[in-house]
Amino acid sequence: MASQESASLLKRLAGPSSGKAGLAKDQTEINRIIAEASKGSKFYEARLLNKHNEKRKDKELTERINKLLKAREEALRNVDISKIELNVDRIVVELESQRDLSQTIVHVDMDAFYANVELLHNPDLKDKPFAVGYGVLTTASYEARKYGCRSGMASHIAKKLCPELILVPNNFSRYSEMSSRIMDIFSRYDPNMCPAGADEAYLNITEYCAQHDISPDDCVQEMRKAVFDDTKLTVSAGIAPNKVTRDLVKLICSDRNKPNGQFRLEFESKAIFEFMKDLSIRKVPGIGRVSERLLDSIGVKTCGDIFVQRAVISLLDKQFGLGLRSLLQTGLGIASNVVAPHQREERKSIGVERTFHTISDKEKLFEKLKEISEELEKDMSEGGWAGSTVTLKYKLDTYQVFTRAKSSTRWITKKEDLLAIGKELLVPELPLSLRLIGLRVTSLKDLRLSDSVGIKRVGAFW
DNA sequence: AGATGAAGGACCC
DNA sequence: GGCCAGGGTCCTTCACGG
Repeated sequence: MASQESASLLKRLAGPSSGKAGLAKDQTEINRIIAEASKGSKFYEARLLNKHNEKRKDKELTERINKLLKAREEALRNVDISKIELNVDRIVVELESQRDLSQTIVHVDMDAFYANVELLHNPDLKDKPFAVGYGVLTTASYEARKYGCRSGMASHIAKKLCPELILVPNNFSRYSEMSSRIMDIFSRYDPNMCPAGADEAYLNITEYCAQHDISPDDCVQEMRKAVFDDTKLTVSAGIAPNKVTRDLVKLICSDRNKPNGQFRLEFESKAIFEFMKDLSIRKVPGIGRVSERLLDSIGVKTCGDIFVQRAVISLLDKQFGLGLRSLLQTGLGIASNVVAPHQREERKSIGVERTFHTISDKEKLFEKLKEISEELEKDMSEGGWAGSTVTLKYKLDTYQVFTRAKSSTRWITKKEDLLAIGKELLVPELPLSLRLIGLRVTSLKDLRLSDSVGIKRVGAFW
């Protein structure tokens, strides 16, 4: 039991960068270097000091799993499994009958976007291992990926993996400028296209293909060429009857990490199911480390396992937050095929946060808060937003994060107000040694809208 | 009893 | 040389005024 516990704690400490596929360097070698480099880092030390918290979280998860297993045992007693499976199968039939294969949905994803934009500005970087970002990598060039460097990885660890790694600072204005150029091109193929971040988008090209009497494959080929001709940036794409995640696109169309390609999923239930079957459950959007372990505990590792364990999932439906139907849809590869642009009124919050070298001095912390208030005021006025709740976020030098919020009856827009409320929230907490401060405003009001109440729309992915 | 606010987390790009 | 970001969304749990 004790060793099991520590194994799971290790897994937690290993962080998100483990378990991904490697390339030129052997993965076990990469893991070794990462583990070794992590040991010396402040982050790791802080987490060790912070073991209490880590252990607590880990224990809670373990408890949740034990509870789940117990509930399963309980539920499985005196129950006719095949009968339950039959019930689930009825749902499957129903879901299957509702499957809509009439739309052609494309997921486009710029290849190593930030890195390639930087490359355009500095051709010297060509064929060199480089990465964008400082503290953590935002993107790694393909050359750098061969050494195991990935986005989200701490830069000092990346340096260990690849000592020649060149680090380039983020140039967000560059990326967003390039992004809108690319999105404009996508819009020609679907005016209702939905951007998903700066470097990817969902499109419904059904109309376009019909009007231009062109096959989806050719259409996407043409679109990718249009982007390349205009920007010299390459884009990968996945074509399916409904939305498919970037992970899937990468997985299928790219033989692992080969960019600049496209792939069309066979528009046929059986083929889609075959494809989903061996896919790790972790690739499903919304399933992160925690849910992965929860599912793993009842024997669900792949999307196909959802069906193997359908009786148990059905019995435990409530306890587990993930919902039987949506899991079945996942397993069947059924997702939404509605592509619509984001609505302004869907915006829920706006915030700014900054990391810095640890500060304990009160006045210096106020100074940071002031800078953040100014940035936030700028973002809010540019976006045309006011808000009534202000949330202060701070991270200790031990990496523990806290938030403190205050709602007001007025609409906040000005930096003076932001600063005042920020201070008000921060002062009772002092003294503190902080490495991050942030402010976020919620309960927004759209200043560009007269004062109508927007119609809410739901944008479920699956 | 159900809303609502606050705090903490999981997840995503 | 740099030493684990910063923009979000959504969900759960707890407490409490009217």
